[in-house]
Amino acid sequence: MESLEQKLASAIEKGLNHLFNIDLEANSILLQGTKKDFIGDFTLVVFPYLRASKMSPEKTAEAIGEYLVANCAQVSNYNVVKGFLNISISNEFWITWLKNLPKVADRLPKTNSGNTIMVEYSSPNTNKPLHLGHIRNNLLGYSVSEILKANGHRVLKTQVINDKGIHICKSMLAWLKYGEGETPNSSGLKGDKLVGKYYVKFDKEYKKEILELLETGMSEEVAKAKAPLMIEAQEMLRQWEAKDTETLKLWETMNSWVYQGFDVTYQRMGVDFDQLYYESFTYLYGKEKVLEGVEKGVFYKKEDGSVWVDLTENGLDEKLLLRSDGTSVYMTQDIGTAILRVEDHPSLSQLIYTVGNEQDYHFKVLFLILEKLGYKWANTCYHLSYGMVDLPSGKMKSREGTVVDADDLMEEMVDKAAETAELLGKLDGLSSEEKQALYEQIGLAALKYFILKVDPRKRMLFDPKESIDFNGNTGPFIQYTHARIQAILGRAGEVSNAFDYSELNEKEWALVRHLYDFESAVSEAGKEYSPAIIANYTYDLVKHYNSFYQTCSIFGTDDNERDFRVYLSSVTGETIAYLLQLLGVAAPSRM
RNA sequence: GGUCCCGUAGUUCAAUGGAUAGAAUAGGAGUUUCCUAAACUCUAGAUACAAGUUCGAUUCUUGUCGGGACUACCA
Repeated sequence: MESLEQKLASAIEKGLNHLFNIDLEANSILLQGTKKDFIGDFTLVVFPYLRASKMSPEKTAEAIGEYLVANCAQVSNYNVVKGFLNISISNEFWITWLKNLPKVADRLPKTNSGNTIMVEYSSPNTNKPLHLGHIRNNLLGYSVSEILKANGHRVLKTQVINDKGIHICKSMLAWLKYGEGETPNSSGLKGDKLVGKYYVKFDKEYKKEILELLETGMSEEVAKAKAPLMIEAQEMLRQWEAKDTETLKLWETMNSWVYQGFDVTYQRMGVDFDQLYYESFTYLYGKEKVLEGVEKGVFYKKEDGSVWVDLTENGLDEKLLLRSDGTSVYMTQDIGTAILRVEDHPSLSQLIYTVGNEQDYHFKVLFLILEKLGYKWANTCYHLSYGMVDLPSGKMKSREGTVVDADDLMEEMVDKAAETAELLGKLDGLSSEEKQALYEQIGLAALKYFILKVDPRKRMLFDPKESIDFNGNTGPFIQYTHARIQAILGRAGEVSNAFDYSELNEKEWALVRHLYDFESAVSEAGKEYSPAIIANYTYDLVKHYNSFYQTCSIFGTDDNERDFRVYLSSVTGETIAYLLQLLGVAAPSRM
């Protein structure tokens, strides 16, 4: 079916042709929503047509306006301000449109685009707990996945777990030296926290050793390399790569602690994965592929045996792919993982990497390498590059203890939700389990919305001293509106579209007009990979509803009016719930 | 040094090259006999600077100033 915009655009196209002899494609006509200070539903900027119309902007706009009122049934009126033609759509159209509106999910493309998109997110190292940076990553990855699904794609959520490398060896070594057999069970510490504790311990002892070496007159660079702990850690990595039984056993044990800890965090955050990849496996595959690349002449070997790729033709550097001792680097693993993923899922149409913008260069290199290796799908790979979360003091550094821990932050938000709810005292009559579940939903909503409303590409600031708000442009604000709507629907009993209603007041019109933009908001969010677009659209929708709610009494005396307003509330509530779900935020029916 | 990103109210965030740059919060003033005041209404306050392209620039180009990231045989 043709959309309203398409109808308008083709009417304008005919009008331009009829009036000024302009030959244009209808899809090249740009219609925008009318700004709220002006009257109208859509606005056409007429400046581009002045050359052909040979008239003033005002006259040109009026001529098109007249034409539309006469020739386009949906257009009821128009007004002209300078070069802007504001077009009003008839109440009749809006009410009919609303009456025949399908369920919210049916307004969107069906899941049969044939595209399967793999979205990678999270992908943590296994040597320390998740922090606020991971929260942004996880929420983005999850939400973008949901948004892509809403746009009719199949989505596979994945991550690659960085379970091998010097970082985990550092934790292992420190645990062996100072751990005295501590386990999550013996100490009651969450697994990832326990392993992280020994990572920090390693760093502390390592720094001590460096200081001692510096006092002997050694340079800092040499001291860092010669410190006994570092040498031991590197030796441990070699033993790991040589599949030493003891080392492997410890590695498995400590990783399993970390996974148990991560699971708890993921579950509370509400994110999940369809398939996991482990670096400890994919790096071997990457190595193979790199060696194949050497044979094909895509890469080259230096005299010391190290393998490199020359990207200077592409304006980049030379990049190391295998060390001289034959061990792999980060890039090696990523090459292997990517190829493996496409082999696992031959129908994959796109690979999306949710990774911070500090790795922009890394992904440029990775995609180029895949292209050079001859993989046609390389150009579909997309780096969903997001900005860092900064603290007022600057960047978070795990080793310096300036991180905001993911579990702590979620706990804090839930506590604050509980505190606020107690204060307002609206949840009386609920069991303590029900209350707790609500606090969880509300606290996490505040956190998730706070993160997701910001354009992913931009870096954002988080001040731990100022707790995240529950009023204003926030998650709980949106949830609250949803809950109020549920109360109305409960009281109304049933929702019917059999009302006889013809005149929208200002608030009703603004709400309906905004509801109309739902599809384009979801579609744009998908094209831009941006939950922020969903968040902002939802916020505006809720603002319009609250304004309507405040001014218009729903259970008035007029039956048709009541039925219409209940129906309008129902559509709004359903839309809010759907949008919140795209953000991974719960939509409680009471709060 | 090289490459890339970013500078919008006191603060945190918006604005496919379009109208009078929107919100929120903090500040000031109001709204509960009425469907949940986690709400609503009013008020005050910003495009770092300088040129250029354009009918029109927060948006595109160049330069200056300021902030950040990357530039490892780390991950």
